[in-house]
This record gives sequence, C-alpha cells and structure tokens, in this order.
Amino acid sequence: MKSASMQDSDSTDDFQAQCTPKCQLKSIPARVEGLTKRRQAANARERRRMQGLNTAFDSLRKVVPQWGEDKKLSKYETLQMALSYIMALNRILSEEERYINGGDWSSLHGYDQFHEDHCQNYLGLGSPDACNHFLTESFSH
DNA sequence: TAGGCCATCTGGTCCT
DNA sequence: AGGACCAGATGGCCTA
Repeated sequence: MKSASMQDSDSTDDFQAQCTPKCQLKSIPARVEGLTKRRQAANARERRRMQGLNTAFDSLRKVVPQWGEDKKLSKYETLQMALSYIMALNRILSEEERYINGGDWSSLHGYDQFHEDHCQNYLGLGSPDACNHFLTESFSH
C-alpha cells in the first residue's frame, strides 16, 4: 500500500547512508526480509486484537435489546444501545428504590425514557408502532 | 451507483 | 526491544 512503500524506502535510505555498496548488496535483502517478518507478525497481532474486539462486540450484542432476529446491530449502534439500555435499567432501579421507600409504581419512567431516547435519538425511529414493538421485545425477558 | 459498514494493513506512540 | 493500542488509508461487500 501507499504508506507502506513510503516507510520501506525511508528505512532503506537510512541504511544506505551507513553502509558500503558491498555491504548493501549483501544485507538489504536480509534487512527487508526482517522488516517484512516483523510487519507480518505485527499484522497478525493486530488481526487477533481486532478479532478479540469483535468477539466482545458479539457478546455485547447478545445481552442488549435487538431489533428482530435478522438485523445485526452495527458496532456504533451496539454501543449506543448498550448505553441507553444501561441508563434505562439504572432509572428503573432507582425508581424501584423510591417505590420501596413509600413511592408509587405509577411514576416508573425508566422504560418510557429508554423508549424515547433510543427510538428517537439513536435509531431514528419516529413511528409509535415501531417503538412499541421494540419496547415489547426489549423488556419482555 | 453511492454510501455505509467492515476487515486489514500500516506507521506512530506509549508502556513494560 | 517488543507488544499493545490507536487512527488513517484502502478495498471489498452489501443494500437502497
């Protein structure tokens, strides 16, 4: 790729400045090979790291409410969904505490707030039917 | 076909 | 020195 070739030529220039022509002929292929091997090892590590990240995203998708069975949430959507879901659960917990301390379930708004936040801000779903279906699916378990 | 999403490569930076 | 993490670039695939 573009940046790779730039970097390779830069390091080759540095090397040529410190080495005789004979030395260069002998060692450049070995040096390039060494660089290539290190690069490939770094690429493999990066691939593993990103695969680990994707595994984590998959785990998150499993515990977060999801639209239907077919539509896989994107990474961005997964993070936004997790955020609003956690916030909604927090609200429910704090309102439950209020109820236990003499409050009233009619003031339970966490569920509604999650509905409003997520449908409108994150998924851009303005339709009441779509949002109601989402609510039913999300909190039925 | 344009736009969104993703995987991969890469170089730079920080940490151990 | 080597590994982890990050962000930019690039190309492939899919969908409206």
